[in-house]
Amino acid sequence: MNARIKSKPQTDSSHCEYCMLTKACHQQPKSENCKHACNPVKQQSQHIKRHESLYSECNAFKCVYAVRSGAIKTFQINLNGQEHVRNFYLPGEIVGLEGIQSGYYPYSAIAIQDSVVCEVSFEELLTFIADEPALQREFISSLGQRINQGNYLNTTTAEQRVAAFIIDLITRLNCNNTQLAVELPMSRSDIGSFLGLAHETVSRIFTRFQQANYIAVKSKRISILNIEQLKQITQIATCN
Amino acid sequence: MNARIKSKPQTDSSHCEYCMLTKACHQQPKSENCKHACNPVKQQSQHIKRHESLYSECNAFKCVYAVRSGAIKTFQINLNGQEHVRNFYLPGEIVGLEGIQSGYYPYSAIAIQDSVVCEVSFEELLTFIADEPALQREFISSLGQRINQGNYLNTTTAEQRVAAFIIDLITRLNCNNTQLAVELPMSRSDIGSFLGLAHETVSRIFTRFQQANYIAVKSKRISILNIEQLKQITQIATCN
DNA sequence: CGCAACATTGACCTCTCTCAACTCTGGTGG
DNA sequence: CCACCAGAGTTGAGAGAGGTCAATGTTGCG
Repeated sequence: MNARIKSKPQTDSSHCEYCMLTKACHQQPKSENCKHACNPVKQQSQHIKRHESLYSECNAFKCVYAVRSGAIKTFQINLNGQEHVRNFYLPGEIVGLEGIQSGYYPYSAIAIQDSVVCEVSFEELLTFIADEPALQREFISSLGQRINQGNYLNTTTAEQRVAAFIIDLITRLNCNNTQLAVELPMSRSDIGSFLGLAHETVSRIFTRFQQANYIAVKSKRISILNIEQLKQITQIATCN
Repeated sequence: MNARIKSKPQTDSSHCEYCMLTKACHQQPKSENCKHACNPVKQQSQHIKRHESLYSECNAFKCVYAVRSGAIKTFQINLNGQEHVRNFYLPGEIVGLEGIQSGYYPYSAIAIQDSVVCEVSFEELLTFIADEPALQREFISSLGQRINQGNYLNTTTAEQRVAAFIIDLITRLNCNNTQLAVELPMSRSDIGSFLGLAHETVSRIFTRFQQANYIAVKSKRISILNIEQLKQITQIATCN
């Protein structure tokens, strides 16, 4: 049940603008330095149907995947056979970086919506950026961002985690857009598993936030009505 | 109450072996590429007393700090004025990388034991490794490691989190050593704050694990007696 | 020696999980 | 087009895990 990726030409470049690899993608390769005549980052993008796998836990780490549209989740199967969601990846983000250090993917990755991704060989990416300090810096900066991701998971209460999750997700899905409404790509169960909560708790807190007029929810559609109040609940102070 | 770092010569190079910057530290600078005649990584190490600060939340990000001995914690003060511990840094690890992306430190860092650290200008580090693909790769790999750190924080039960924390800490404090006993550098309150638990809960679970003969605890001294059982509790499956 | 910080333990209460019933939604086939 | 079904989501009731508060013990430092 492993990666079964269909390659189709894809011209939609929405979200490429916010992709961490966008500069590398548009860089002309220097033939002297790069083994390949072509830019290894600028790949034909691939269409993945919902529930299809990108890679599986314990597979050798070879590629990272830039999400162009749709959404990917990573997860582990724990000793009880239950799925434990580790992260979500949205358009403009890169899946697979968790494998850099160990040389294998510690989690499995599957599409939770029909998605389009660009597969990039990690070795070729490193070689390609080695002689380009600007690209190096860009890549290191994007790794730096990942270090801080999900830093709200060690909060005490379920409300704190759900509030922080909503803000995080809306921010990431809107890429600098100020609009405060999105279509959630994942189920309540996925959210619960990611946050360490029962899916019923997620549902109840959504209802509670809605009754308090902090958010509006209709199935997967969610909009923030009172972001200040949500931030208050997360308790997280930000630098001016 | 900011960084007040005393510079004293320091010759103890214990743990340098496991430092992520060790190769960069011992690299001869190429005068043509490096503005500075000297290696910016190979700094005089600095002594920091317990409770002294390395940097504060919202300060401009300029340096990272390699911990040579002792221990550092990072934390935020939340909207209620309570301290929220974000991470611990042990000998061989690097503090400050959380600031890469935003350009400021999102958390404050203080020593929780008398410590010795090497302060490294991040700009100079990047310049220094730019022409050394091997060092680049080393640094990127160490960032990759950080991405996976603390991935046990989104577990449901307190026992899972505490068990995973104990295993994580003993692994990191022993650097490849097989010995299963260490001196905890942080208080029960710090552990609780880091794991999203009350310090009483941490204490109770330590007692419970001790009664079950999984660990032995005497104040800060902790040893693992039954690591298989602890791993079982964490529920985390590892790739053979 | 005495104080302050840290740690442990108990009692009680609240939050969240579990289990179960029910509703809603979208997809499939007749 | 509608009926049916499976998966997703909501809601309620009861139980258990973990938080809070308080008392007491322990450790280390001036």
